[in-house]
Amino acid sequence: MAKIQTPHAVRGTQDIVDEAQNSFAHVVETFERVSKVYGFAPVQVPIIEQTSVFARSLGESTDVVSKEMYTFEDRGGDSITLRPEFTAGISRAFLTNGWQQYAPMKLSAHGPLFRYERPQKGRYRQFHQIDAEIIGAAEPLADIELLIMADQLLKELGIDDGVILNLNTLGDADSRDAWREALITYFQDHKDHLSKDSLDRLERNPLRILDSKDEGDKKLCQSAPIIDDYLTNEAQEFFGQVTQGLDAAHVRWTRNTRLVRGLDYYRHTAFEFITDRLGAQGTVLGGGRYDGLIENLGGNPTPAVGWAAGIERLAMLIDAPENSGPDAVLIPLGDRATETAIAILSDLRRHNIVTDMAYKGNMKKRMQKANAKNAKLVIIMGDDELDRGEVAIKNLISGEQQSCKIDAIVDFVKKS
RNA sequence: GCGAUCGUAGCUCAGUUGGUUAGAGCGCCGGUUUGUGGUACCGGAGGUCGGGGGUUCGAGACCCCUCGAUCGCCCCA
Repeated sequence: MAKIQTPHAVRGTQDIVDEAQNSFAHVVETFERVSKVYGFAPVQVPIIEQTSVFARSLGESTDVVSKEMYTFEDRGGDSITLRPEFTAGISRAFLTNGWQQYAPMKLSAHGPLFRYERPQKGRYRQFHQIDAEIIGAAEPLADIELLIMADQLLKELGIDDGVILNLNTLGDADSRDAWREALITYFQDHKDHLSKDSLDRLERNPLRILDSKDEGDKKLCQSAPIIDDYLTNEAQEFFGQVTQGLDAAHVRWTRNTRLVRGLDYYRHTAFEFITDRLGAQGTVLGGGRYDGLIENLGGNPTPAVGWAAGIERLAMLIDAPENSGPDAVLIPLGDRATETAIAILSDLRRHNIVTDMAYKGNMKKRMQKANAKNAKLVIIMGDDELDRGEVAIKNLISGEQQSCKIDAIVDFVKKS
């Protein structure tokens, strides 16, 4: 009989347990706590959306839409896409639920996202992000608030060391267009010195030449036109207020005139918190103002700003607090003891005391299990103890053992 | 999508110019101690060497394909 071939995990997916799960959960918990402090409302949006949600927001023909989305036809013949990002889905929800009435809305979300990419360390096909958005606020205060929150989050996760906020402005639509034209002209004039990749970018996405990794390109970019020369007064004023706000809150930042966003709906503030510790995947948290997006989805012009961060990457950078073992582990010996143990176990758990039971193997095995689980106490019960209406409680840290009346166990454990 | 490195037990790895039954440490299971952990000692299980094909008298080692991981590029919503 042929042995059944065990199916393998899908490429770019991961099974997260133990320390990795610990770090993962710590990132999420910290995010939930901090975003609540800043007044963000948690929101759940679907993992699947109509493909048009992402196709319209990103532009039908971009690489990301044509090559990197998980898109399929469902049984009803609709084109469905596994969400590759949060922003478009949240924007769709904003429109279809009439959330305009609550604007400005501060929303936070986290969960799995899917992109068909070549996996690398910290880069998966199913990956997870935390996400924060403020929709319906045109004021720089929204940008500032979001950035200060991001800064606090990273500090609370203990990864601000080696991480620096890179900040840029793309200006308003007019500034951005003028700058873009100037860049195209500049690079056209220096075409001979551009790398092959960047010649391609010149056609498709000229702003992206600015963050090319090619040495020749980098040199060329140093004297390329910068946005500052094309900013309208309003745009300049806006950026000034953002930086002033950051300074007022003592958030460290650095100006990076080559930080860009590829899509046209991005305006004004663009930012990335970048670390020097993750190789090519240096960006730990990134975002910007996307005033043009909601219109792309058929809504009225609505200003919005947001950021997202990969949970896996953050988790790799933090020292997660070790998860503590159970307060107590029960070791019943014999059938009668097991029955009593079930009663005690449920009683302790109903008092929200973290408790487990070791019911397999001999005494030694069970002690080992309790020890391996990092338990503080073991509660040993055999016929001898039960005859006296007692159990033996051993403290695994101090090693001392004493007896305890059965009806006093909860108090005993609570006090330990 | 492109280039490179790698893939031997659950984990980390060793395996000599291709040569008999593929090894270690940790972990796991059992025992020394049939009611007492963290230490020690003893024993055991676990591998069609990622998968498929080829070269060879002989392949874990060499060649091709494939899958996967890692690093860089591309992309980065």
